[in-house]
Amino acid sequence: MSTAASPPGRPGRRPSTSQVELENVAFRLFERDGFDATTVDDIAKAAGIGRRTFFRYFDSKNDVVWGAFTGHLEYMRERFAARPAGEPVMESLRAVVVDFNRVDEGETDRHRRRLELILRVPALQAHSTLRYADWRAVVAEFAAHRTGAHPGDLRPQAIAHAALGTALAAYEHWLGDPGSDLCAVLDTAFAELAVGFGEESRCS
Amino acid sequence: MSTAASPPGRPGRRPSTSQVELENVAFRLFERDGFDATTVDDIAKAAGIGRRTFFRYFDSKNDVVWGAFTGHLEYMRERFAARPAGEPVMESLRAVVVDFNRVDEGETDRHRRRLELILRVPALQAHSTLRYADWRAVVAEFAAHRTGAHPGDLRPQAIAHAALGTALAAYEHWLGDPGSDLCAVLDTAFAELAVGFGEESRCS
DNA sequence: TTCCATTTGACACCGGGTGCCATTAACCTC
DNA sequence: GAGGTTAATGGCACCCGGTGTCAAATGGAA
Repeated sequence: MSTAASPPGRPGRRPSTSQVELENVAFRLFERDGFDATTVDDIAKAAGIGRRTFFRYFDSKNDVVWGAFTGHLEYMRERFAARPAGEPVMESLRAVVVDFNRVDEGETDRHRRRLELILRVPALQAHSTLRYADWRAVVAEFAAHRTGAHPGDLRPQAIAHAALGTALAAYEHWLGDPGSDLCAVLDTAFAELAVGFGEESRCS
Repeated sequence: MSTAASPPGRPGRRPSTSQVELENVAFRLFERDGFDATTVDDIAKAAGIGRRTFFRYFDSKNDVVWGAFTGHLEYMRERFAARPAGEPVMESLRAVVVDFNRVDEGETDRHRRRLELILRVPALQAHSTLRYADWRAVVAEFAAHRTGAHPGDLRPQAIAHAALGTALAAYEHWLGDPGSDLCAVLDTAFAELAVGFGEESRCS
C-alpha cells in the first residue's frame, strides 16, 4: 500500500509514496482531528515517511487540500479558447465553468470534503486567495479578449470577481444540499448571473 | 517618543508604546527591507519593546499593515443604512464605497503604502482575504436587504464580489497613477460598474 | 562490481505565534 | 510612606510550518 508502483526502467531510487497516497492519509487525519490540529509530523508519521519528505510532495500543508485539483487552469484556458467567437461572454463563461467543475463519479465525495475544507477553514480560505487569483486571471483574460479590453481593466476584473463569487455561492449551496448535483447548481447560478445582474443599472 | 502619553488617573503600569507608534516603526522597516525580510524581532527591537509585547499590540505581523484601517466596517454599515430607500442599489454602493475610502489629507501617503503592501505582498494578499470577506458581507447584507433576498443568496454574493473586484481594480489604478485622486477613481469605477455590467447578458 | 541518478530522512535552523509567570510601574487607600 | 491593587512588560520555553544541507539508501545501467 505504501510502496508506490513507479514506471520501471528509470534509474535511481523509487519514490516511497505518492501525492494521492499522501492525500488519502492526510484527509483521513483532517477528518478525524481537524485541519489545524493535524500537524505535518502527524501526516508524515501516518504515511510512514519523514517530515522532510512530505515537503517534497507538497509545497505546504495547505497544498495538500488542493491536490490534483491544481494545474487544471490550463485546461480551462483551452476550453475558453474553444468557445465560438460569437457566443455571449456570460454564456461562454457558464459553459466553461460548469464543464470545468465536472468530476468523476467516484471522486464526488472527496471533492465535497475538499471544498468543505477550502471554504470553511480560515487558514485555507486565506491560502485559497492565491489560487483564486489565478482562476480569476484566466476568466479576466477571456473576458478582455472578447471585449477588446485589457485583462487589468475594470470590466474584465469585475466580471472575473463576480464569476468567482457566483461559483463560491454555488459551492456553498451544493455543500448545504447533499442531494444536489454540483454542475446543475453551477449552471443555474451562472444563468442567473447572466440574466439578473445589472438589472437596475443599465436596463431600468 | 517611545513613552506614550496615556490618560492618567488609571491604575497600573502605562503602556510603553502605542499601535500607531509601532505601525510607524514597522512601516519604516517594511519600506527599507521589505515586508518578508522584516522580522517581528526587528520591529520590536526598533521600537524598544520585547517581542512578546509586540503580540499584545497586534495579533499578527500581518495585522500591522491594516492598523486603524480596521473597525471601520461598522461605519460603512451605518452609511448604507443612511441611504434613501428608493435609491438604486448600485448608486448607493458607489456613494458609500467612495465615502468610505475618503482619508485625511495627511494620511494619503500612508494609505498608499498600506495598499501597496496589501495588494503586492503575497502573504498579505492571502491574509487580506479574511478582511475582504467581512467587507463583502457588509455589501451583501445591504444588497440583500434592498432586494428582499438573503445575504447568502446568489445575487447579493455576486454583487459583493463584483464590488470588491471593482474596488481592487480602482486601487490598482490609483497606485499606478501617483497624481490621481482615489475617490475620483473609485467614483468613475463604480459608475462604470453600474452602467456597463450585464451589457450583453440581459440587454443585448 | 562499479557508476550514476534519484529519493530519502536526519539535523539544524529560521520565523511566527502562544502560554506562563515573575517583574515593573502606576494608582489608591490607610 | 507602607502596602495593596491593577495593568503592562518581557523573558523563557515551547509548538508548528518551512528550508538548506548532506550523507545514506536504492535501483538501473555499464
